[in-house]
Amino acid sequence: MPSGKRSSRSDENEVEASRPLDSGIYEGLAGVRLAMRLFLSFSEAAVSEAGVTSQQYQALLVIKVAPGGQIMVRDLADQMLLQHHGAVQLVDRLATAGFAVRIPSAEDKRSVLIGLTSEGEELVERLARTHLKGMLANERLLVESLKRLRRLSRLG
Amino acid sequence: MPSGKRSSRSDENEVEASRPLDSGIYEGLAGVRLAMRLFLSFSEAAVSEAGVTSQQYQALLVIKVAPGGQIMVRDLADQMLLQHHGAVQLVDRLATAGFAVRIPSAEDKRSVLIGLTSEGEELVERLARTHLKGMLANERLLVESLKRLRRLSRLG
DNA sequence: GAAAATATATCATGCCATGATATAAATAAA
DNA sequence: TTTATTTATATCATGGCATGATATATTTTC
Repeated sequence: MPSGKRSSRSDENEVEASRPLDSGIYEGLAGVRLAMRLFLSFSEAAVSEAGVTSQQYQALLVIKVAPGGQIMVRDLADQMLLQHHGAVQLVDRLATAGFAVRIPSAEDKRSVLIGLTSEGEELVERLARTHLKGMLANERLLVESLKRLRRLSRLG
Repeated sequence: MPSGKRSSRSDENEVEASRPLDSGIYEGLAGVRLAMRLFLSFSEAAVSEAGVTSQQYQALLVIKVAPGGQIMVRDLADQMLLQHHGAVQLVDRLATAGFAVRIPSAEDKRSVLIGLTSEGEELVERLARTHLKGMLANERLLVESLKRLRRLSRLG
């Protein structure tokens, strides 16, 4: 891990295009991604054991948190940074699995509200319960790798 | 965002199975995932513009960082938390795209070393350069959501 | 030399995510 | 009111991602 302050009076937060990158940058960038995967790995294991994927679990969480426990496909997509049709398919799979249901909206006949079935409710609660501690086990590493990245960016 | 300290003399770090979960937990769990997606979203955009996916870029980073700039499929898989055959396919796609090459190992005839082509080298350097600042823009949010999760876990 | 472990690879399968496109309903404009 | 636009949902085709099951060749161990 080479460090050593540079003479750099230059831009501070700028990465110069000419100078070769500090090799620590590559390690930092790779490290953050690894840390994120590690952070999520506990979750993925727990979740897949329960028969859903990470994305599906996140969708269940978003639905659970939505006001009234129901959410439009459009809003689900927004809150998961998906395209609408990505969310459609996600809901398809959740509905097929019996964790979510489509409820046609009365007010706006275009809209469909997504809600949790009792199985969905039960699942998301059970998973949330067992999740916290397991995920936090790798949280420190993630925070550290983020800090490291920030430090590297200051070096330019 | 309900908070309000509980009377909890109980376990501190334990989530009781009986009491309904603080609804903030669901929001915290959903929030971390959203923050991670946001954190990566800059990267995904930059990367896909360059014609590779997030995973492929990460693989390029891992190869770049490996001693000698070469890595065995097995080790690539380990460092990306993949199965070997997942890594095989990833390398297939990188090789097809012209960013990586397979080099049969001389010592161990079972092994194949993966290296970057000059296009791969050029790509990973260019991406790394433009990445840091963009990703760090959402870093604060991610760290905050992690802290929040930790706080919630202490509430039990 | 036989058995076990290691390294890579292929096949089939299913989820994830996008682009392109379509349909129906609500809203705005003419 | 008719037309045009926007909004919400959905389908189809495509390709990357990731796993389980399985196969082959090489190395190592006994």
